[in-house]
Amino acid sequence: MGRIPCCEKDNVKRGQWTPEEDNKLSSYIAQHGTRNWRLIPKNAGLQRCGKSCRLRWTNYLRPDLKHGQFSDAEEQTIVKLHSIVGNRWSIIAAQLPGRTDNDVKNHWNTKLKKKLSGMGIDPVTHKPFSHLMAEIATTLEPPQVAHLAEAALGCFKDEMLHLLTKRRVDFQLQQSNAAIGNAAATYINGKQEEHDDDTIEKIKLGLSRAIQEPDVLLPMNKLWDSAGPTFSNLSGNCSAFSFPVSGFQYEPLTFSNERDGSPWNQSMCTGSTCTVGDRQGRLPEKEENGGESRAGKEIRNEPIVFNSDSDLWDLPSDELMHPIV
DNA sequence: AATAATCCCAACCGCAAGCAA
DNA sequence: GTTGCTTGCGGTTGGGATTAT
Repeated sequence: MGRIPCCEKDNVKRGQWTPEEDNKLSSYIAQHGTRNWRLIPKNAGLQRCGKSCRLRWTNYLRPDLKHGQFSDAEEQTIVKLHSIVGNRWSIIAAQLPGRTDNDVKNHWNTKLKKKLSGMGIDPVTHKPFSHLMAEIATTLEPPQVAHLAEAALGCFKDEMLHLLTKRRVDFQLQQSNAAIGNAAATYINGKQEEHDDDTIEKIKLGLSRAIQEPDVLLPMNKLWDSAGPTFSNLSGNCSAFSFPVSGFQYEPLTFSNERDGSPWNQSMCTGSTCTVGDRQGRLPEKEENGGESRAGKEIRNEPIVFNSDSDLWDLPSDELMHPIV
């Protein structure tokens, strides 16, 4: 009954690929193409399973791949798209020529998430931590606030711990940006360092007050006043603030299906980390499908609908490799 | 210099979609 | 409509490289 496994586990090699294996795979694909991955390792004389070959090719060997560092423009694109589609790496990667979903995912997890956290922005909702705290504090009765704030902090704990325990967050500018000498560069190179410790202390204070004195705590954006950038329009739905760091304007986007402005309807916390949608990172389903519908099924094939009339979405459509609207 | 801690990324795993028989 | 195979995707992990102590 069960499916035949994609490969005989006993006879396949695993782990790092050797240059010889790379050569075999590349030359075979150059000659025969990538049809039927199951047969490729056998025909190419590789003791690998087809899946492993496919991954090696798509993530590393493909000649059109870029292997260098991500540029500021690429990072900006990732952040913007992530604020809309969440962890749908293939969609994001499709807008970045030469980058794979694995590249994008790794870069997000290792760099961009921390970068946003370091800027005081929740990488899941793309809203400032302070705003999320403010929403919690202002929408609930005081007795409930402390508990919910604590829960929120649990969701953010990885990012916050990183922020609070790091002596400094790496905001190094690329040399090109340093040459531009814009306001962000000034802030990052100069004030950032001298305010790091001060800022961390203020955040610590604010967070402890969030729990202990929920009704007097917010808005916490005051914390940022002395540290350089300030969030604007925090009293509204937080849809507009600009935060120039490391050469990119951070302009958070909203989900087109955002209903009530609550961060909770677009992020779900699972344990110590938050994901958008379900645990697989898929967007929440619009309605029950009944029975065993797989969460991603409809979602994956639906065209992604952006707020085309929203000024939040400012990636010119002609810059998109595969316009999604 | 040695060791520990952390970072980073390639590779793996398992689920789900699409398709053909 | 069902079954089984291939492909695509996102989450997770292992281990080498780098940094801190």
